Amino acid sequence: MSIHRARRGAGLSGSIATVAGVRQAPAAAAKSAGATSPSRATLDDTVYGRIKQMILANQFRPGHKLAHQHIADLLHVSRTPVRQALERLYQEGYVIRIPARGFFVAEIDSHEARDLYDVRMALETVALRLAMSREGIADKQFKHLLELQRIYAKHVTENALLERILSDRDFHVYLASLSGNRYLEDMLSAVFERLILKRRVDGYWPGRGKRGSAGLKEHEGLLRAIRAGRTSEAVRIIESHLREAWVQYEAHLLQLAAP
Amino acid sequence: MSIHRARRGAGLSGSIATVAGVRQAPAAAAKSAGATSPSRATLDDTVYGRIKQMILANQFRPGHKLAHQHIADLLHVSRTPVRQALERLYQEGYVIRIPARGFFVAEIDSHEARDLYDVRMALETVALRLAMSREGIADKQFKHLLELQRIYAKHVTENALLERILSDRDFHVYLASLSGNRYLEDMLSAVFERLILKRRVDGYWPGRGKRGSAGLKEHEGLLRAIRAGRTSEAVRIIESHLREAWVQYEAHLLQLAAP
DNA sequence: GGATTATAATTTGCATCCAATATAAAATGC
DNA sequence: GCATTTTATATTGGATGCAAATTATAATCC
Repeated sequence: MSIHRARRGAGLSGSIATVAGVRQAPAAAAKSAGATSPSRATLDDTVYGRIKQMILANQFRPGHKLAHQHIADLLHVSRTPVRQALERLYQEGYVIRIPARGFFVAEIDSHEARDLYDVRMALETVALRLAMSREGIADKQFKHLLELQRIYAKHVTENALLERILSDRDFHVYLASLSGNRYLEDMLSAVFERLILKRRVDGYWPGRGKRGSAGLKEHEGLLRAIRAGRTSEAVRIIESHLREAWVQYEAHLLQLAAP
Repeated sequence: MSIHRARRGAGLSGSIATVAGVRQAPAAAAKSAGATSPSRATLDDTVYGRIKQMILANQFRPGHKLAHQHIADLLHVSRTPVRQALERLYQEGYVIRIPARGFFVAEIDSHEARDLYDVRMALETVALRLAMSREGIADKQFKHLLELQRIYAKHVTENALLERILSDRDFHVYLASLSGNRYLEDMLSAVFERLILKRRVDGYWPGRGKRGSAGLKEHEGLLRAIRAGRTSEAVRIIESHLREAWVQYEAHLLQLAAP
């Protein structure tokens, strides 16, 4: 199967770092060999995950220098897997590299959030159309959507901020996955990951006010439209859902810029 | 400066599943420091580029094993930079990894082309809308579009197959860049890269028949609509352009499957 | 004292070394 | 002769070594 299948697999959920583009379980790739060995994750996979987790948790702030030895000591490994992990994060864009000077946590542009929402709009609308057009959404899949929505609702009412964002992501990414297009799904996952980081950096924890339940309602409306097979309505809802989410975020950013 | 500025620079762009792209020219990143040093590309950047190039040229076929030592000998370097490069390609999805067994060129799924065209549709339509809405397209930018179109036309009439594809990519990616959204641009770049690889693998060199001039005409129509500021018409044209391109490709694939 | 140069200490980037594992080859059994 | 076990070889994954470059610190000059 495609590399992407292997890439998705793991989903060690909860953890921000691992959900998106990480191949946490290379076991999945070993399909051909018919499960030869337990195939414990290599050290650099682990280190990669740890570093990414720390960046995503905003523990290493943008601009922070990531010195090999320091991280190696921190994680009790040698410099080799650290370098490999940094190389991957560099490839991924979470880290920049200045040739003889080292690796640094990438800065986040101020209007990055807007760009990310635009990308979400692009990916999610097309994904939704595809999911609803091709052969439609199966009952089982719809049930899973409902389950994700239930979890999301729970976190909204409990005002569990981080969990709320993560379950929102799970909902949207799963919905996108129903398109059957792995690229759309993977890219959306990556966008969410980046967006969550941006939020942390901005200190934006949405849903404090009435926005929380509004998002909930929008999801519900979306589910109804999907169930009824009303594609254009569903697309319209998701568009306004995203637009609304962005407007809220933008307001926060403006407030942050000029208090 | 933002990582993205540094990241964009070089053409040959990157990761699909991740938001980011490749930073091919680390020199660009050093601009802030006021040109301290020539900043020659590090070895693993070079090796990364070489290996990727070979994969993209279909020189290493999907499934092919990439042994450290072999590549190291080939490029006259030690295994270390090779490993780092492979790690990046792994992150990018061009290579898979089976823990104690090694790295292999990733397989390409049969319906990957379709998925990629769907992603193009998603990204390009939104990018075009953004480019035309925000503050519109400046004269200078439009002139550059015309120039790219001129080059594209030249390659079409000359029947220069690879160059034709590359200049088509340049046209579309530049157009997307006018959205001002680096993510859209980078992701589209990555999609093109993958699509070009897929074409090589499939042996699909479009434009042999009348399709070549048709694509040319579509680009021209698109440019006219852009010039006139007719957004929805431009979007419609690009949609049908992509749909048509896909139909042609699909025909090729079908012919390939059942000769 | 503040800036500049010289020296020392880190740190990077790449190469090499080594143990664990996997693959290939040879030997053995049936 | 074919499958299985044993032995040998090659390869991976990680640790360490080392020169070149960078950063930090001390010495020098004005």
